[in-house]
Amino acid sequence: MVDGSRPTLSTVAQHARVSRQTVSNVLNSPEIVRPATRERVLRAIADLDYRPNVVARQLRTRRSSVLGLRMPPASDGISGQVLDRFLHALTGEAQRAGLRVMLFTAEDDDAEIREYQNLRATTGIDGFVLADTHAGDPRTRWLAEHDVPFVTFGRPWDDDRAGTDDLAGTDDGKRGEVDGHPWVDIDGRAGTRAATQHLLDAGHRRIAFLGWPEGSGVGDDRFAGWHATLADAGLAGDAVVQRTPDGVAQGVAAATRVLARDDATALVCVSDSIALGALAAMREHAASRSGRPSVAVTGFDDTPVARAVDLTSVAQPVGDVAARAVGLLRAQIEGRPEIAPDRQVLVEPHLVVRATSRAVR
Amino acid sequence: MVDGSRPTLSTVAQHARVSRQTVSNVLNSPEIVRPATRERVLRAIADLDYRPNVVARQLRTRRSSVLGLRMPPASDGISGQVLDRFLHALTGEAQRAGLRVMLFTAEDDDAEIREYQNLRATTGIDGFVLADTHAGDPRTRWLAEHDVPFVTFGRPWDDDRAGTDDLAGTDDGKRGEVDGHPWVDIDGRAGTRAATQHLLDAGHRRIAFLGWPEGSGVGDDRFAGWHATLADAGLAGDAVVQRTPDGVAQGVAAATRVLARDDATALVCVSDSIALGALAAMREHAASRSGRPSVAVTGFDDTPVARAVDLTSVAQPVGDVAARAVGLLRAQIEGRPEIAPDRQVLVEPHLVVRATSRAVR
DNA sequence: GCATTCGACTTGAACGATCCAAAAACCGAC
DNA sequence: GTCGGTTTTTGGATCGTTCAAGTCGAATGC
Repeated sequence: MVDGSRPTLSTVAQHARVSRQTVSNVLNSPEIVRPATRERVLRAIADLDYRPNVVARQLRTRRSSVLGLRMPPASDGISGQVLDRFLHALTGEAQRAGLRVMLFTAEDDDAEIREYQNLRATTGIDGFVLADTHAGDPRTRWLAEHDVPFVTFGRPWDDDRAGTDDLAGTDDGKRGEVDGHPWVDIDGRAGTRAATQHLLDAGHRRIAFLGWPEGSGVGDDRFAGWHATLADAGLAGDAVVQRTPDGVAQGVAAATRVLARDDATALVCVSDSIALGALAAMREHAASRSGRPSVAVTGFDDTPVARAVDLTSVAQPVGDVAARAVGLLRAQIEGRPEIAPDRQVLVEPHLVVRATSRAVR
Repeated sequence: MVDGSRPTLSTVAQHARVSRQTVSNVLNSPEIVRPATRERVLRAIADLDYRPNVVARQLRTRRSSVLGLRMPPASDGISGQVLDRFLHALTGEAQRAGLRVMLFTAEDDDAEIREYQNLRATTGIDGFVLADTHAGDPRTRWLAEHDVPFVTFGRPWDDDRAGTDDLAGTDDGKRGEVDGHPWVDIDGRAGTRAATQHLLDAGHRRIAFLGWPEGSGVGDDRFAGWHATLADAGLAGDAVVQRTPDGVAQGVAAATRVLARDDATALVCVSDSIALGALAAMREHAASRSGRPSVAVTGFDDTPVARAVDLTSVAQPVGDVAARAVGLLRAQIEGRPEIAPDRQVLVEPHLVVRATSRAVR
């Protein structure tokens, strides 16, 4: 330790009066070495503060125990925050499983695929986590074709599914390749269902939806939860929907349109950004027509903004998602499918009730 | 490429009818190899799509070209967002410089130091980026003592400085070790100075400050900028300060106290969280005493929340910070101090003017 | 003309682990 | 005491690169 150079397997072997291989066995398959010898080796390891050089190991075994993750290009939006929380959780879960997370960037999908090749060829990265899949994603196809272990945070929104109005929709993932690739996702439908049900339970009957334009898998999924819940309650007939791209300003405009019609007592929003806009619109509306009871609002993602403005929102359990993603990757990397129970996992979000949906009516 | 196993130096050497070492030279010091030979080797490299195995290289050279960064434990707050933006920028800048960023987690400072040892001993990480230094930080001392390259995002807030009320304060960093360690930081004083000056220019004369409790280096720095600017304008005498821990609710309370005294037309806030609280308090206040002109507010960090609620805020140029951090690390890793002009860099933030400070008076 | 220097390239030996095959030690059984 | 058979241990080869030393021929110096 003090002499500058770190001890190696041979150092430990000498010290314990055994061979290199025996030391290696103690570390990698302790059960095949006699207890007395094992003890002696372990003591030597402790005495010398030996740590295996993972670089040398990697060179020989061709396993790096490193996962790659692309940093999505500076997501201005509020919702990019979800990815950051996911990254936190992923780092922790990976470390617990003896894996590391390495970051990289890429301009677009093709550049990202080139970077996959690069990272595999040069650093021997074991697998990848994709956190922002979209319809017809070329990356998942490439990874599957080249037998690279990977998991996506997000279902494969196949072209044949996105854009259709299948409100009922089945829950078993569509199969892109044989049996589909492993993924973990959050059940957006269940999230908006919980929000809508919460509002119904609070007595609301005219519950509008502020969503994104049709065609985005995530948006359609969240829409479906709201719609199905109202349908179950027999209220689907006069349900109001406003669609707009994501953003606070867009949320203001969409909410204003709904409020102008004066036929909603609650708003289920597809994102916190839009919900934030809705809150601002409501303040405007209340200012111009004082005396009206306020309208309940729910958001989606439970970002810090939601906590800050006391907005009821659907929280994504990114910790669970990260844990399952790591599990799925380990199963592939170690070639043991049996340790990953489900190749495709849908995680239930939960509703965090705050002031904006507790409003007096 | 199709035959499964990737080409190695020897493969390329055979193909180009030279030795391994010559190929290696073409890659690492092209100038010492004759142009004709170089061309031949380069063609072979291209033909075979050869990429050097960085793992083997690392084993030999003991250089990994990987930077370590600890993911700070799930920062609930709005301001944790700054670190995430920094991480984005850092990944990009590092990649541009041929470096990679690897993440890890640790419970506390001691665990982090253990992880430094671990990462150095096992994976041979070249250097570290610390993004959340505090007074009397044991980590910087350990890293310096063990000759590990590192850079901090944040000045060393030495104990002898923090907690004092040196409003004038010198700008050259205090020296912890010999000559101090390399750091990059954002000039919080200049940030609040810009905000305060902006408000002065708009005609405000009674400008209060909502800050954190004394003793935090960052908070005191930002306070100093506001105070100095008012002093320069001869307005320091009746300047109002309210101090509170960070948080939206705390901001509401602090702002309410200021508004109750009715002697401020503008609020400079130490963070976006507190500014957000101030905006909420103002709405309350305006509702109870309608007719009063609104109070201007500025925040700090220019988080997505600020953009969302149209809050004037001081933007931290994390891109610049990341670029300089990478430069400082490269200089240390490659042992060439000359390529890093300044070991300690203070980056100027800039004010983003939005609606909350443009309010009619 | 011979020794010296220099440039361009080659060769063998590391780096520190694991894989592999074979030797050694151990064991009870004949 | 020797013999199979098993368990442990051993030494050499290997992963793909760079380092250090060495070869070879041409150019330089006197």
